[in-house]
Amino acid sequence: MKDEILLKKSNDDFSDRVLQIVMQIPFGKVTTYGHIAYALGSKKSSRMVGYALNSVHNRDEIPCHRVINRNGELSGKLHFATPTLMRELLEGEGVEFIGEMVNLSKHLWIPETV
DNA sequence: CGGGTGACTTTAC
DNA sequence: CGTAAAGCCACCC
Repeated sequence: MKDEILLKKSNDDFSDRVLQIVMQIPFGKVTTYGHIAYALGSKKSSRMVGYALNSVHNRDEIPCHRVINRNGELSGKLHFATPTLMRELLEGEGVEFIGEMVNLSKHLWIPETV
Protein backbone atom coordinates (compact mmCIF):
# COMPACT_ATOMS: atom_id res chain seq x y z
CA MET A 1 0.00 0.00 0.00
CA LYS A 2 2.07 2.83 1.28
CA ASP A 3 5.08 1.01 -0.03
CA GLU A 4 3.70 1.44 -3.49
CA ILE A 5 3.58 5.16 -2.98
CA LEU A 6 7.18 5.31 -1.88
CA LEU A 7 8.25 2.94 -4.59
CA LYS A 8 6.70 4.96 -7.36
CA LYS A 9 9.13 5.45 -10.15
CA SER A 10 11.79 7.90 -9.09
CA ASN A 11 11.23 9.52 -12.43
CA ASP A 12 7.81 10.85 -11.43
CA ASP A 13 6.58 13.92 -13.09
CA PHE A 14 6.07 17.09 -11.16
CA SER A 15 2.38 16.27 -10.91
CA ASP A 16 2.97 12.94 -9.22
CA ARG A 17 5.23 14.51 -6.64
CA VAL A 18 2.62 17.12 -5.89
CA LEU A 19 -0.03 14.48 -5.39
CA GLN A 20 2.17 12.50 -3.04
CA ILE A 21 2.79 15.54 -0.87
CA VAL A 22 -0.88 16.46 -0.79
CA MET A 23 -1.65 12.92 0.32
CA GLN A 24 0.67 13.44 3.27
CA ILE A 25 -1.17 16.47 4.61
CA PRO A 26 -2.37 15.50 8.12
CA PHE A 27 -5.99 15.75 9.21
CA GLY A 28 -7.07 19.24 10.15
CA LYS A 29 -4.06 20.82 8.48
CA VAL A 30 -3.60 22.76 5.26
CA THR A 31 -0.70 23.82 3.10
CA THR A 32 -0.11 26.25 0.29
CA TYR A 33 0.84 25.86 -3.34
CA GLY A 34 4.01 27.75 -2.68
CA HIS A 35 5.14 25.45 0.13
CA ILE A 36 4.48 22.37 -1.93
CA ALA A 37 6.39 23.82 -4.84
CA TYR A 38 9.19 24.76 -2.45
CA ALA A 39 9.31 21.24 -1.06
CA LEU A 40 9.76 20.05 -4.60
CA GLY A 41 12.69 22.36 -5.03
CA SER A 42 11.11 25.11 -7.08
CA LYS A 43 9.04 27.64 -5.23
CA LYS A 44 8.31 29.41 -8.48
CA SER A 45 6.51 26.43 -9.94
CA SER A 46 3.57 26.96 -7.64
CA ARG A 47 1.34 27.15 -10.71
CA MET A 48 2.21 23.60 -11.57
CA VAL A 49 0.88 22.49 -8.19
CA GLY A 50 -2.59 23.74 -8.95
CA TYR A 51 -2.33 22.43 -12.46
CA ALA A 52 -1.42 19.01 -11.12
CA LEU A 53 -4.47 18.92 -8.86
CA ASN A 54 -6.66 19.82 -11.81
CA SER A 55 -5.20 16.95 -13.76
CA VAL A 56 -5.58 14.42 -10.96
CA HIS A 57 -8.28 11.86 -11.51
CA ASN A 58 -8.29 9.94 -8.24
CA ARG A 59 -9.63 12.82 -6.18
CA ASP A 60 -10.87 10.42 -3.53
CA GLU A 61 -7.26 9.80 -2.63
CA ILE A 62 -6.26 13.44 -2.81
CA PRO A 63 -7.53 15.94 -0.18
CA CYS A 64 -7.39 18.86 -2.61
CA HIS A 65 -9.37 20.97 -0.14
CA ARG A 66 -6.29 21.11 2.09
CA VAL A 67 -4.32 22.90 -0.57
CA ILE A 68 -4.87 26.65 -0.62
CA ASN A 69 -3.09 29.76 -1.81
CA ARG A 70 -0.56 31.91 0.00
CA ASN A 71 -3.26 34.06 1.60
CA GLY A 72 -5.05 31.08 3.07
CA GLU A 73 -7.85 31.69 0.63
CA LEU A 74 -9.63 28.78 -1.00
CA SER A 75 -8.57 29.67 -4.50
CA GLY A 76 -9.66 26.36 -5.92
CA LYS A 77 -13.13 26.28 -4.42
CA LEU A 78 -14.69 26.99 -7.79
CA HIS A 79 -13.23 23.75 -9.04
CA PHE A 80 -15.16 21.70 -6.51
CA ALA A 81 -18.65 20.34 -6.98
CA THR A 82 -19.98 23.39 -5.16
CA PRO A 83 -18.24 26.64 -4.14
CA THR A 84 -18.96 25.88 -0.51
CA LEU A 85 -17.84 22.26 -0.43
CA MET A 86 -14.19 23.12 0.09
CA ARG A 87 -14.88 25.20 3.17
CA GLU A 88 -17.33 22.66 4.52
CA LEU A 89 -14.70 19.94 4.35
CA LEU A 90 -12.09 22.05 6.12
CA GLU A 91 -14.46 23.20 8.84
CA GLY A 92 -15.45 19.57 9.28
CA GLU A 93 -11.79 18.89 10.15
CA GLY A 94 -11.70 21.61 12.75
CA VAL A 95 -9.96 24.19 10.60
CA GLU A 96 -10.58 27.73 11.81
CA PHE A 97 -11.61 30.38 9.31
CA ILE A 98 -11.08 34.11 9.39
CA GLY A 99 -13.58 35.57 7.00
CA GLU A 100 -12.91 33.88 3.68
CA MET A 101 -9.46 32.75 4.71
CA VAL A 102 -8.05 29.87 6.72
CA ASN A 103 -6.15 30.64 9.92
CA LEU A 104 -2.78 29.64 8.57
CA SER A 105 -1.11 30.52 11.88
CA LYS A 106 -2.91 27.55 13.39
CA HIS A 107 -3.34 25.05 10.61
CA LEU A 108 -0.48 25.63 8.21
CA TRP A 109 1.40 22.43 7.56
CA ILE A 110 4.70 22.51 5.77
CA PRO A 111 5.58 19.44 3.69
CA GLU A 112 8.94 17.79 4.23
CA THR A 113 11.43 18.01 1.46
CA VAL A 114 11.85 14.55 0.05
C1' DC B 1 8.54 23.60 -32.18
C1' DG B 2 5.65 27.54 -30.96
C1' DG B 3 1.78 29.75 -28.70
C1' DG B 4 -2.13 29.85 -25.38
C1' DT B 5 -3.58 28.67 -20.75
C1' DG B 6 -3.71 28.21 -15.70
C1' DA B 7 -6.49 25.55 -8.54
C1' DC B 8 0.25 30.74 -8.02
C1' DT B 9 3.43 34.42 -6.14
C1' DT B 10 5.51 38.86 -5.82
C1' DT B 11 6.18 43.48 -6.72
C1' DA B 12 4.41 47.80 -8.11
C1' DC B 13 1.13 51.60 -8.61
C1' DC C 1 -8.79 46.68 -1.85
C1' DG C 2 -8.22 47.14 -6.95
C1' DT C 3 -5.64 46.08 -11.48
C1' DA C 4 -1.16 45.08 -14.11
C1' DA C 5 2.94 42.77 -15.22
C1' DA C 6 6.57 39.44 -14.90
C1' DG C 7 8.30 34.96 -13.71
C1' DC C 8 7.73 29.91 -13.75
C1' DC C 9 6.62 25.31 -15.87
C1' DA C 10 3.53 21.37 -17.63
C1' DC C 11 0.04 20.36 -20.77
C1' DC C 12 -2.81 20.86 -25.09
C1' DC C 13 -3.48 22.21 -29.95
